[in-house]
Amino acid sequence: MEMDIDDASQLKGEEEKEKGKPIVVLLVGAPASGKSTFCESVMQASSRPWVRICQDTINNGKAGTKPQCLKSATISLKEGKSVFIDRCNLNKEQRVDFVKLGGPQVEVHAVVLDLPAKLCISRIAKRTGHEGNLQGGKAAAVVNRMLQTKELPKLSEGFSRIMFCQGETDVQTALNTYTALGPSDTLPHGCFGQKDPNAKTQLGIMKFLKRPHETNSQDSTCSQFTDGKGPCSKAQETVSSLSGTASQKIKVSEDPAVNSISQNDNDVPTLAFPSISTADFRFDLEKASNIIVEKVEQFMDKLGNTRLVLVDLTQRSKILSLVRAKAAQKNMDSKRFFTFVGDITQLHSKGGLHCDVIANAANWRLKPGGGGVNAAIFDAGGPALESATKNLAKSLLPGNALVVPLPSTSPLYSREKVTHVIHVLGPNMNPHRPNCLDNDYIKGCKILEDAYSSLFEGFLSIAKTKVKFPNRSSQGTQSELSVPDNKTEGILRNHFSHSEQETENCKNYESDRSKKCTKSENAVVVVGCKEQDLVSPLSGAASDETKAGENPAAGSISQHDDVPTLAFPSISTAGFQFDLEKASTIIVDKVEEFMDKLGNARLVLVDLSNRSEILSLVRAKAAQKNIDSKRFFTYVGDITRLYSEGGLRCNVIANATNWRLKAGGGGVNSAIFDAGGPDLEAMTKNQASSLLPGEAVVVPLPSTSPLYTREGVTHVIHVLGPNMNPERPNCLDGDYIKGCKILQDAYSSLFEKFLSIANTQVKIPKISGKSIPSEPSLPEEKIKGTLTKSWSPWVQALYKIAMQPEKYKNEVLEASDDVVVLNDMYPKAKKHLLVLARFEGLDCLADARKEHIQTLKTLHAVGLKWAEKFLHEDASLVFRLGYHSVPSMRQLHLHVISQDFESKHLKNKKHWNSFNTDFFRDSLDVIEEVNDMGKAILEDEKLLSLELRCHRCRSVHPNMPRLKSHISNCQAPFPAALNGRLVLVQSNSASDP
DNA sequence: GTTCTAGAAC
DNA sequence: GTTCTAGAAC
Repeated sequence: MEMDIDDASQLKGEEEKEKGKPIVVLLVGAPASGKSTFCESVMQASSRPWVRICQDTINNGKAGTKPQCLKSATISLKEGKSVFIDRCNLNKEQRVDFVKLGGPQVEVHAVVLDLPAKLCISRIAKRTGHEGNLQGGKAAAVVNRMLQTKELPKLSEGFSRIMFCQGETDVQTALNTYTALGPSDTLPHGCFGQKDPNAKTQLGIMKFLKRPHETNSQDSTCSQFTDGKGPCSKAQETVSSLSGTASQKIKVSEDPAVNSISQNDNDVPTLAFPSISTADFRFDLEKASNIIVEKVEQFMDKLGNTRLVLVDLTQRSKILSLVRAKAAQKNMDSKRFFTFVGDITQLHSKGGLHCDVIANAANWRLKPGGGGVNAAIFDAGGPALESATKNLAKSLLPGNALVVPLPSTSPLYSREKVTHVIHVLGPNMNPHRPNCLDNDYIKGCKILEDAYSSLFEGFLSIAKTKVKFPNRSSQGTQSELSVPDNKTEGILRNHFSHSEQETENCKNYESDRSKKCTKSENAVVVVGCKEQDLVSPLSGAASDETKAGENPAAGSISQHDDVPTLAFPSISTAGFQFDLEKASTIIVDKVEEFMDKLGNARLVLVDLSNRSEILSLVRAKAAQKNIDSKRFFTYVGDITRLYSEGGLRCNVIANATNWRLKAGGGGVNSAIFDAGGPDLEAMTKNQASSLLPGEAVVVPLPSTSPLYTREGVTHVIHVLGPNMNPERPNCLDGDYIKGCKILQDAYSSLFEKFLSIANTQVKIPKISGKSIPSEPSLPEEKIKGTLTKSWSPWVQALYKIAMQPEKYKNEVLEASDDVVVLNDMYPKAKKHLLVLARFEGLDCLADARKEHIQTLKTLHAVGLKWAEKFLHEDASLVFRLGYHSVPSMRQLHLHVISQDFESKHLKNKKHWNSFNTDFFRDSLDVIEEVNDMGKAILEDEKLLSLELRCHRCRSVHPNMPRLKSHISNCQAPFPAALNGRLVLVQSNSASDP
């Protein structure tokens, strides 16, 4: 069936007819579904005059009424402005008056932000000060209630156009659509993006997938579809038809969470492909992006409901942005072609994007290795892919593609549900690689075009066979297919050999159109749903669209979370095999029990996988009990990298440990001991040598532990739960009466210990009157003020030590009323100490004034004492004492550093120059300057990027390794400029004759 | 193909 | 402050 529609001429007519018509766009969505953000994003970039009418603020910044909104809208429309109606508009009644704003001169559109409730709730829970003023734990209840009465808008209400957005990708599409809408442009009428069960599918090969029953839950969208003006209306209809009602039902009842890739589309044949030739082969990105977009466009019509996805590893991928921009310009259907940031070998498992075919940017020998995508795909595909490839061809010419069906033994098949890999060889522009085209872009472009053509044709040939022609045997099908070439023919045969199941399913479609089919579709969607059931937006699929849309989700874990937070794994459910159902009940009960005592502290249940069953169970139960999701929530991520990878700051983490409190044994315990380093192990040993089931022990983390420096974790609480695993010691042998008791005890101990930490931690904004006498009162305002904001934990590390050295006994070498001495955590030389001033408010050298002169002198004296101590141990050392002009860490600290600079931590130019240019201010000079001029001379950070010069002979070196190798040998005397500033054992002139 | 840097993210 | 990694330099 042809998809060609002469849209150009139709649009033209439309434009002339409706030039300059203002539009009313009703945003439809729950609180925090992104309505305001949507409007603002469009308005920021649009050339059309827009007015956003927000009921939450229309009344001089306060919430107003519907009539106010209507009035304001009418005025704006008269002025020729288009209008966003930014209120929930969730049911027909709420919308009807706004629809009436429409008329012959005004079109009314709806943009439906039909995002998972969970996402909205988590956004609300995290945000403060939003106009809507719906915050905190009530959010869940409110949103859920609102969504229960949700009625999706229909064209029959009077809208001329409706866009349904059920994921970030959809939102981005809508954003692009409205942003690109110039003052005199118009948009095609009809429904877009809806996963409508009634949508009639009639195009080509897709006819067999037509929904068997028509439930009539929506009216007439489909007929309007066929009247739709744009080409995309048809296309979208086709796409969406695959997974209709089932997903909708689930959406309403189970709120599948964050999901930037519309999961409804995940049954659709999809090709994920890397940009060909632009990495190692160094093809010009601009040209490559043009070719990609053109080729995709050319194939668009033949694709049916299949999808093409350009994949790259990083958000910053230039080729992705170029392609996105160009595709948007061409108004390409972003449902059938989009970009995706992620690992092409883990799209399903990590990204939640199901692609049954992936392309490989191969080399001409079709061999693994070589880095990049090729190495990754061969790695992931395993030997099975290698041999399957070898069986089909030994080499590939530039511009060609080879379709390889994946044996079901390949991990890519089992884990990622990839059925085929298509190797593609593009042109090479890299002189260091074979067959370089030597910048001949005429040839190069031709070859790259051919490469994409071959790739897409190969994919189509697969897609066609996948859209099972149900009532035919595989043999029959084969003979009827137009097979592109011999290779593919062989491949197709292979494909059928491992897809009997699929063929079977197709028969169901054809022969049994009633319940069986529905059921199986439901099942499919449920599975997809679970996998996607991410907890928080943070862990969502790494779709770049997320970013582009300036999506509030990304920040939904609040940045200003100085709140005491305990992250804990589910105890006993992993290695100890405790029943998940029971465990989840206990967790929720215990959390509930402690909720009142928590103050503003938070508890976070953490698990590694999106698919974590315990997380979903706990989430469901916590939601049922309406537990404040601000103070208790679940999180998907590595508990040892919550801050560095997830941006979630947890000052305390729990460890599901073993009774010996020993490292190892896999799972969380191994990970935490690993991450904590030897310090954690040593500290743990100090606290206890073993643990009984149901008990917990608190281990304060030395500031030398990476968990402390990198993650800001101050305490680890080891917890031992009951063991139900017969292969582990002390198995309870299925005795869940005992087991539950112990598990309850374990959580009680855990939470109690956490509370005791939280209560003594300085950070708790103290509830009035309740002071904690033993603590020095730290100026919270100061922390909150100039230096912290949302800075990383390490910035504060020295300050904390200076203020409470007794808490850091393990690392403090010396402490007095005035100073604290400790080893630099990352010494840049054999000996490298820091002498901290214990002077409140002296954050850095810039703060030093006359009144600090005594402090400066004390720092110097103490530094000198330590340098001399070291000189006693090693007379060959030479020391300098001084300050960084602009330090990276808060609290004035004097560096005492030996001039060997022999250290693995000395890694880059900045490190070097911070000690070996004028950026490093010698302590004696500083004292003199402050004394004479009232402050110290500070040098600019520009000095840090100077060339690398030997500090002795002043020779220049091209890079750090060379410099380091040079200084390890350089024996030149120190420059005269350092006279009087070096601390060293006087050369033995005294004993000289 | 590897080494190294610089910039971003944390 | 470190870590990570793309891209430059070699």
